Amino acid sequence: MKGKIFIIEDEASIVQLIQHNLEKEGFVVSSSLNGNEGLKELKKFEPNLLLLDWMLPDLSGIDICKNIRRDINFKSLPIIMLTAKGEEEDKIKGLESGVDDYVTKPFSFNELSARIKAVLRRSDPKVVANELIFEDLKLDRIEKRVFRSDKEIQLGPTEFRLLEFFLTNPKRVYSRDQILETVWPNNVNVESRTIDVHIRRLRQSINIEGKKELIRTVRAAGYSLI
Amino acid sequence: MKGKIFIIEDEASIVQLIQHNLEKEGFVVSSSLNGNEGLKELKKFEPNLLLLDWMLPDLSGIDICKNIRRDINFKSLPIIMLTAKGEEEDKIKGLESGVDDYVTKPFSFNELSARIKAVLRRSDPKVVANELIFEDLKLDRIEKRVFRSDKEIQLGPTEFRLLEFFLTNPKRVYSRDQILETVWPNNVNVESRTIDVHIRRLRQSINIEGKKELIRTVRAAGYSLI
DNA sequence: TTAATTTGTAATATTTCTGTAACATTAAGA
DNA sequence: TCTTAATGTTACAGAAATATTACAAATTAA
Repeated sequence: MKGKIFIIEDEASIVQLIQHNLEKEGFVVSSSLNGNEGLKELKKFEPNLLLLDWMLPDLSGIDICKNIRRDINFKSLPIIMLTAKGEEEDKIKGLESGVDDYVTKPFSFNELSARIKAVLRRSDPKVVANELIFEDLKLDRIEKRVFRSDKEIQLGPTEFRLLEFFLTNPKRVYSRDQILETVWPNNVNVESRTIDVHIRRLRQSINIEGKKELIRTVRAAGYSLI
Repeated sequence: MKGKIFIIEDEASIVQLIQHNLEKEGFVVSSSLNGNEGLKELKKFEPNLLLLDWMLPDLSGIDICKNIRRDINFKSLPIIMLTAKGEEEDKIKGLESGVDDYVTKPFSFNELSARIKAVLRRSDPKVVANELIFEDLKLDRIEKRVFRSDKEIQLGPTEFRLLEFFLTNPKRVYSRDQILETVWPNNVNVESRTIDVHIRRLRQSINIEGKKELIRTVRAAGYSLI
């Protein structure tokens, strides 16, 4: 992940929170606490995406949006709006004024991160990886194919999502609960032991003769991609 | 994550929500529903961080803050204030009175969690660090791996937690009771001599040929990481 | 509709971990 | 040196966690 993200938001603590986490994900981040300043800095910074607070002390989010859309160099800069709860109606206006998505405060960072990637995948696929690669394992999100050492592997939908999940954070250990939350659609209730079975199926599929095991069991903790 | 967090907040449902989630993240959590009680319990509990409601039935958040800042042992205890929306002006006062950060209700748990980690990262990095390092010993919390002199070491779950515990405070001697309280899940009853056995197992695992012993026995007191 | 694939669960097998008791050794003071 | 309390060490049975298998229900493809 090598994209650049600019943040215009007046609450310093929110900026700090987002900036830190995005940087941890590999984005290059810069920010400004007010609109006018922000516009200038942004144009110097040339981000791949802008996170824009709706309510700013000097300029409104809409004004900034319009300004950006008027600038030939930033006509198609993806913008995600940060709105406070209760500004629902405004959201529509926001989308009309050329915003790509919006997130309502308070939001979790994971939610924001997912939105950012979704927007980037549409607007600027180069910035977001469509191919996830780990060692000799390759997963193509667009074509929905998986290869181990260039040999294609057939996976069921659930195993595919499971592997995709592991590939987004190799080496990191995930608990069964975390896996459930992320890999399974919300509001389904699945026994946590069920994951063991899917892990087994995934292992069986991606293991090929002579190559090493790729999924590690960490007792009392969960599983990880090696 | 083995840090200790104390909560003073009168809304039981909020306490429950926070406590449950923080425990899921590995924090040890204790709480009180009112100010005066809370102050006493807090000082026994010795948390790494305090979550403090702004509006309490008996004492105000500010009063508690001041009390804490007056106590030499808690002068630098990080405090995050929980404020209701619309108390914005108060926030300033809060920060002046020695609060490290504040979160406005309603907040998402993820937001709170990020703030907590941000504050701890500043004030007490060992509590939230991903890698704990002491001499040639390295423990990775995310990957759940342990290395001695770059050689990976396999540990059982209990030995892992035990080592993690020692690594957050090297050189400090812990009694068997302290170890039990922190390393073992609450409400389990384990013989105190059981710890000796785990210490032995841990020693055996992390000792490698030609390298020095890392766990020190302090007769009549307990154990420490050198 | 039928056939094929995928899913979740329960039952069973296997592996690994834990706590304890019993015995051995060590340190420190009388 | 002897005594005693504290710690070290070992072995083992039961517990707990994970692996594996089989199967029926659900979903999808043909």
